[in-house]
Amino acid sequence: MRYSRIPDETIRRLPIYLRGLILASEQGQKNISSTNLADYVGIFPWQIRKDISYFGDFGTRGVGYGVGKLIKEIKRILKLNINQKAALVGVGNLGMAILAFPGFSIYGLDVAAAFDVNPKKIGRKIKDVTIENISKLGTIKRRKIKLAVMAVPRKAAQEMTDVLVKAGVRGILNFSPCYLVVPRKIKVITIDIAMDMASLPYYMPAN
Amino acid sequence: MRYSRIPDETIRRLPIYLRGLILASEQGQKNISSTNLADYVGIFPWQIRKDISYFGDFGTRGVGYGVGKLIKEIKRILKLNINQKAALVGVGNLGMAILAFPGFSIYGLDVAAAFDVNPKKIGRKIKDVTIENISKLGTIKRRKIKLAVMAVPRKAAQEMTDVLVKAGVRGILNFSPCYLVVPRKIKVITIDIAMDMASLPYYMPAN
DNA sequence: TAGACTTTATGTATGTGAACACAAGTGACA
DNA sequence: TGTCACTTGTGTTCACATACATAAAGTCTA
Repeated sequence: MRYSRIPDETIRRLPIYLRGLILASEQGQKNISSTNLADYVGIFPWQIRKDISYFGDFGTRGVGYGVGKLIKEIKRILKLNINQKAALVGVGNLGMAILAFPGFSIYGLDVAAAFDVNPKKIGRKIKDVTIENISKLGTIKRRKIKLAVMAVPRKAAQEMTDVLVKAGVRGILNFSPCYLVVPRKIKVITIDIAMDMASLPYYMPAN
Repeated sequence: MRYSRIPDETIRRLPIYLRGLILASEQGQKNISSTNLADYVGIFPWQIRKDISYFGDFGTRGVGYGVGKLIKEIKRILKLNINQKAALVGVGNLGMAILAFPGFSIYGLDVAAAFDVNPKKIGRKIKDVTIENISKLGTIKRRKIKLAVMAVPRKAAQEMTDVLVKAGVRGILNFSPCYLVVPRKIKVITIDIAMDMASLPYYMPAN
């Protein structure tokens, strides 16, 4: 059956499934049942099945899902089958960690450029990426970079965002602790480390 | 009116409001209306009002909310009025960035200890925190540390989690790209940077 | 091939949260 | 003191997401 609308929550979970599937694949698993995948990802089996069924009948009754096939399908759905290039803006402590982080590749993501204001940093090379002057941000358009990671101080965040949008970026992963105003078509995901942590104490029992 | 149950989504948004309120406060604002706060946080005014009203009548009709008062109330609700100490496990690139990050204090959070396996790192001091041998993790119990930030490689994550739980930790902010199994009473928030980024391309219009 | 067992796919019921509309309270000012 | 503009607090409606139950389809063994 085909559904008319895909729930946002389903899209949010797809990368989680992908992560679990890749893990299973690394362990040599060829097939995986929803119950088995549930152990990897901490999501109930019926939820997994429902989510996957929105996009087609990828499983085999009595057997489960083909790990390789499902990875391929989810990547296609998330548009990760083609390599997606991203620009890093702000190479401070966090930016440096992001540049050094090896985990992007399994999602077909590639931090292909990095920008900073600090003249001392410009020219330095980290993992095949040379840090460029932030005034060159406009060049990402012709380099076909449509994703950006923002790791700049809060006061510079909105300004840099405007520059990125003008340079044709379509999606921004924002580590600055603030809300960013962007045109409706641009997708922003904000990760505020301290803020995320701030909700933990509420859930901790009294004593 | 008092409500029997507070929606999880409301709790998730409280730190966002807090962030916006502190920003408004820094700019010298004494009172703020829900519409005004909405501009700071990107959440609709009625949602803000509803969320706040779950906890009491903190606003004044015709005027808005007292910025200072609301900050105080939200901190109390989130148990951030008392200083919360956290332990960092894993001082790699990301861990280092977290240690250097100044943004925890506004939430009353304090990264008070750091642990690593690498002997070369042990003893180094970063911002008042001396990196300790990971074998000393058990000491956090008597140091009254109930929060942890995990920034270790995936393969070590579950093992370290078990150690943390045994050491009495109640909440974990996990940066390792995997699902962690913990007792029901322990709250885990996982931030998988690459995974979060992986959902961006889906939302980007074709070209 | 029959029958027991496994696992997916999906219609439906239930639960939860967002959006809305508006009554009621407040302040400013003529 | 009366009126008007403003803003909160909240009951209600609507939309969305989860949980469940089960039919359908496959595997395995004798």
